[in-house]
Amino acid sequence: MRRKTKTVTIDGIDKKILRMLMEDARTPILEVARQVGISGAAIHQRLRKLEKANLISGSQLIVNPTILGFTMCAFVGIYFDKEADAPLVIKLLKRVPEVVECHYTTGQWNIFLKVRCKNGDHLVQILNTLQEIRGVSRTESFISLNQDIERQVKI
Amino acid sequence: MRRKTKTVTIDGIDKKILRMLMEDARTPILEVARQVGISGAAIHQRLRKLEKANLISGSQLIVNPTILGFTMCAFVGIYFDKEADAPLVIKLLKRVPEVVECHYTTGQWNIFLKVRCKNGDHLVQILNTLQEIRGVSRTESFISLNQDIERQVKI
DNA sequence: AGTGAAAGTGGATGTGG
DNA sequence: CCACATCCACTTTCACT
Repeated sequence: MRRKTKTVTIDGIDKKILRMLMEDARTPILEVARQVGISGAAIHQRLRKLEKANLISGSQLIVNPTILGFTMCAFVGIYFDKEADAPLVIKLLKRVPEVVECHYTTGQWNIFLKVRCKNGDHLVQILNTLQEIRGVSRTESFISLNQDIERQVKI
Repeated sequence: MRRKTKTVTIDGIDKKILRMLMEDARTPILEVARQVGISGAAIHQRLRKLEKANLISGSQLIVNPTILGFTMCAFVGIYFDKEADAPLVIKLLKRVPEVVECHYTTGQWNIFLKVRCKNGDHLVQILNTLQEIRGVSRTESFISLNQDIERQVKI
C-alpha cells in the first residue's frame, strides 16, 4: 500500500494555473483561462483534479503582521529534559498564539520555533511562557532583523 | 513624519472578516457577510479599507510541497567572511528556488535560511550552491523532521 | 481533456439612510 | 458605516466532442 503522500506529475498548464493562483488566490478562473488559453470549465476541472491529488492545501489571505504591531520575528531553539512529553509540549505550544511555526529538528535543539512578537519585552514574556512548559529545560533564541525572502516552493 | 508601517486598529467585525479569509481566501464575500451579519457591500468596503491600510498583503493558493516531492525541510545558518556583500548575497540567494525564507539574524549566523528540498542529496547539492556564493564562509544546517505548527499571527 | 452554453451566484458600485 | 438595488462578471455543471 502506497503512502497517501505519493507524488504526482503536473503539466505545464497546471503549473501556469498554480503559479497564477499562488500569487493571487482570488484571481477569477476566467482570467486564468484567458491567460492560459483554455476554457474556464477546463481550468475548473484541473483545479478539482489538483485538489483531489491533495496538491492544493487551500488558500489564505495574507495579513501583514507589522501593521498589527508584530514588528519582531525570532527563532527559538528548545532543549527538552527527560520529563518532556513531546506531543504534550506541542499541544501546549499550539496555545501560544505568537508561535507561528514549530519543528522537530535534528541537531542541538529538540524543537525549533518561529515566533512573531511586538518587541523585546513581549519576546521575554513569551520565553517565560515557554519555560513554564513541563519538559522544557532551556531555550536559545535569535532575532530576525529583516526577512528578505518569503515564498513557496517553485513550481 | 510617521513611518508607512504605522499600526492600525481594527474592530471585531474586521477581525471576523480577516479570520474567515485567512482560512480560505476564496470564501465569497456574501458568505462572509452572512456569517458576520452585515451586507456584502459593507464587507467590501471594509476589505478596501484594510487593503489601503496595508494590513492585507494579498492572498495565496497554498501548494503542498510534499506532493511535489519536496518532503524535506531544513534550516541553514550562514557565516559570512569579510568579503561578504550582504545585499549581493541576498540577490543570489533569491535565485536558489529551494530557499523559501531568508533572514538577517542576531547571534552566531549572519543570515539564516529555510530550505525545502527533496532528499538528503538534494540538500547537499543546495549547500554546495550556497558555499559557492562569494562571502559565504561556512554553513550549518539542521533538518526539520516534522512541522507541527504553521500559521499566521492570531488576530 | 476540452468546449460551449445555461442557470445560479457573487462582485463591485452608486445612492441614499 | 451601513443597506439596498443594479449590472455585469464569475462559478459550476452538463451534454457533447
